[in-house]
Amino acid sequence: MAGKKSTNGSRSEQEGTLEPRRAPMREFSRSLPMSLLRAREAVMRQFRPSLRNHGLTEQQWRILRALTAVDTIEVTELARVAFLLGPSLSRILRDLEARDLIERRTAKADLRRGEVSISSKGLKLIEAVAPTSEAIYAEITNRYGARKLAELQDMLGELERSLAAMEVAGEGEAEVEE
Amino acid sequence: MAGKKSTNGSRSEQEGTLEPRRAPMREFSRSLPMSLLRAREAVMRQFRPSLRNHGLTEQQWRILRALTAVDTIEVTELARVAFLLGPSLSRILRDLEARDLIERRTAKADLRRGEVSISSKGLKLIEAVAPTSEAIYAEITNRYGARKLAELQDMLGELERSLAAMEVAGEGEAEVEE
DNA sequence: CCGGATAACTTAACATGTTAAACAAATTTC
DNA sequence: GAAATTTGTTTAACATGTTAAGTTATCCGG
Repeated sequence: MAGKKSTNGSRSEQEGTLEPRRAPMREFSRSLPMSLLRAREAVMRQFRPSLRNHGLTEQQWRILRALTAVDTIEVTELARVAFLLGPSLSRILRDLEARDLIERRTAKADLRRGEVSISSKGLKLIEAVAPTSEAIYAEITNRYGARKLAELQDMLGELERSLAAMEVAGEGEAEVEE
Repeated sequence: MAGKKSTNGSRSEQEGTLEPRRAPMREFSRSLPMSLLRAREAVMRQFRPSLRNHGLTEQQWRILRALTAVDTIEVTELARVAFLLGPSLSRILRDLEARDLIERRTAKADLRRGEVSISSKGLKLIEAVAPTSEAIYAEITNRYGARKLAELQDMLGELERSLAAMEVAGEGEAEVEE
């Protein structure tokens, strides 16, 4: 609400040898990564306030949420399911355990592995948040359309599968040291 | 590739009073936020190695990329375009300036505003990265299909618009103080 | 068995996400 | 026009993302 400045339009002033500043490789704001980022942010913006009211971050919620689906799970598996990197998960588990929202023990068969499960306190928290969370999800579904939402998810899944094969192929560029 | 453990399947052992551990509110891994997160990660995983080879993070690249499209831009506008929060942008600009990849000055009309522009060194860096970046983008487009990609972007855009109206509506929960 | 891989985590270190607070310059009020 | 408010940007503080290094426990070949 502040009258867009000359941020972009006026280019032909009298800047001397100033070329069109190079045509943007791609509208940029319309690139796939940006589209996905903005879409996800638009979605999460809806949930964050509610989670925050319950003292949970998005990632902490993901972990607790994943734990409700299993009896017990190993750290590595949990990282895969909650889509978190090991170091992040490690830190968050430390915190959740300190808050008594989860329980940990080491596997008796393999002392390297850690087994995690949600505590009753954690379950209660989940139950307290779930209603609001579900309501928001329902609202999103209504606004966007259930049909379209399902279609979008299918397309996102296929995008994942399409790229899974690519792997890290664009590396051979500046193999300096190693 | 290690033979999935009993992470989920076996629930009916003899855990006594252990109920079905509650049916997951939603398959979770199939929730919209997770779908968007995984899809975006799948895409970025392709670009990160190349950017890294040039000493750039994803966000630094977004900023330089946005700067090539304009002659000069104010910090707030840049934050909006590059989709970064103020504090993140502030830190990154400090670093990019120290590396002489950008230039800053304060607006003469309003001393609060800062004006940012890319430096020639920054432009050279962009030019060095762009080819690989474009190639990767092209590969993604090929794998997924140009038609489908455009459709996906349209759907993502509409999702954004659908949620823009919702704003922060799910807050009235635990208005403790204030 | 023993010592060199491997594996499963955790720590470290640095960059960004996120919210709140601080600050200074500009705008509005009375 | 000085005080109160608003605006643009930065700092602070804490949580997570990301890559590299540990740590400790298994596995494996000799």
